[in-house]
Amino acid sequence: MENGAVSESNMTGTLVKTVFKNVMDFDLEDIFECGQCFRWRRQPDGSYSGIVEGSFANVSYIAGEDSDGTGDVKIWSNLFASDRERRDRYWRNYFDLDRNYTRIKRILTTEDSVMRKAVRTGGGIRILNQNKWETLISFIISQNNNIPRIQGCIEILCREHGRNIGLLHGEPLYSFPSVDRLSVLNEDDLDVCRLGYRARYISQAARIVAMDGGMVLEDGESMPKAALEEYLLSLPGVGPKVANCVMLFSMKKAEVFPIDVWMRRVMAGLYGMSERNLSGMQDYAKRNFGEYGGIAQQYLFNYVRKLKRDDPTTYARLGLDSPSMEDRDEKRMI
DNA sequence: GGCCAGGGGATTA
DNA sequence: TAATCCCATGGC
Repeated sequence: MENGAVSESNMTGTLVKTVFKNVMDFDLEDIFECGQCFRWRRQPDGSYSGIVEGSFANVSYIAGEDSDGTGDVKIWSNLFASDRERRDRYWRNYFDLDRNYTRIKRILTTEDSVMRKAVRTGGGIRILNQNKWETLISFIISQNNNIPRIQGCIEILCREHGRNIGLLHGEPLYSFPSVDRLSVLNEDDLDVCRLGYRARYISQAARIVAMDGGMVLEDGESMPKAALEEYLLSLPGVGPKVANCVMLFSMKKAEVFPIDVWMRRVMAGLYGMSERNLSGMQDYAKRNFGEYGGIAQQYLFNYVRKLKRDDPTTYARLGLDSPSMEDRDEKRMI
């Protein structure tokens, strides 16, 4: 983002620049459009803008001139604007900059030709460490839903119940609504968000989270995975898939392997598994992807979604079209 | 106009 | 345990 554009058109407070130099395995499109987050938007200059922890932020990546695969991450934001150390620490963690993705990709792609293609497609993915509450509600909304509509629902939710945090190019910006705010709403207060049957889940989950002031949720990172999972699954609207996404995208549980309809297709079409055998898929992921199950999952998820969009012929030829090969075989026999 | 979307919950068998 | 149905909503 240009300096002038920032100072000219924002009422979001003083934006401060944070730079991380010589960052590898980092691609903004891979990171922000692989389905792990819903409030970042691509800008005309190729940067991405979003709202994080109630603050506006804009991120750009400038590849190094010697084309050695490194580049500089540049962040304009007013988050922790007066505390450089805290700001650096926050963004370094948010973008998972202390993890060696080169090494992880090498491990995952050895002896896995599917993963090699996936990493070739989205090798710049980084697992974001996002706000836990926002991630929980966002992925409750995500169930049996599609990504554009999820984004739309979340934006309405923020507009209706978030805090107005300023203007950008004349458009108002809103924070993600707090636990306290959502916990006092009736379900019909959420009607305008077009959440469907998920409105009840959100309203109920918010009340439960609010009972302890969000303490358990906020402590999720330091909790053992089993206890954390048990807590998340106790929340209405949270099943295994949503719980895994929350643990992966906001609580640093990199080993979890969320399985949705896309991953079922991948595991059935590309790894030869039965589409209905979810526990078998979990076993496969544990054995073959180990502590990096969640990162592997994001490479694969991103790969098949882009393949369907950009090369539907190959997508169909690989047997990824639903219904699965297995279902087609059954229909043939009828 | 039926199918699909980053599923979960309740009921059934 | 595993299968099945239903749950709102909107794009196609």
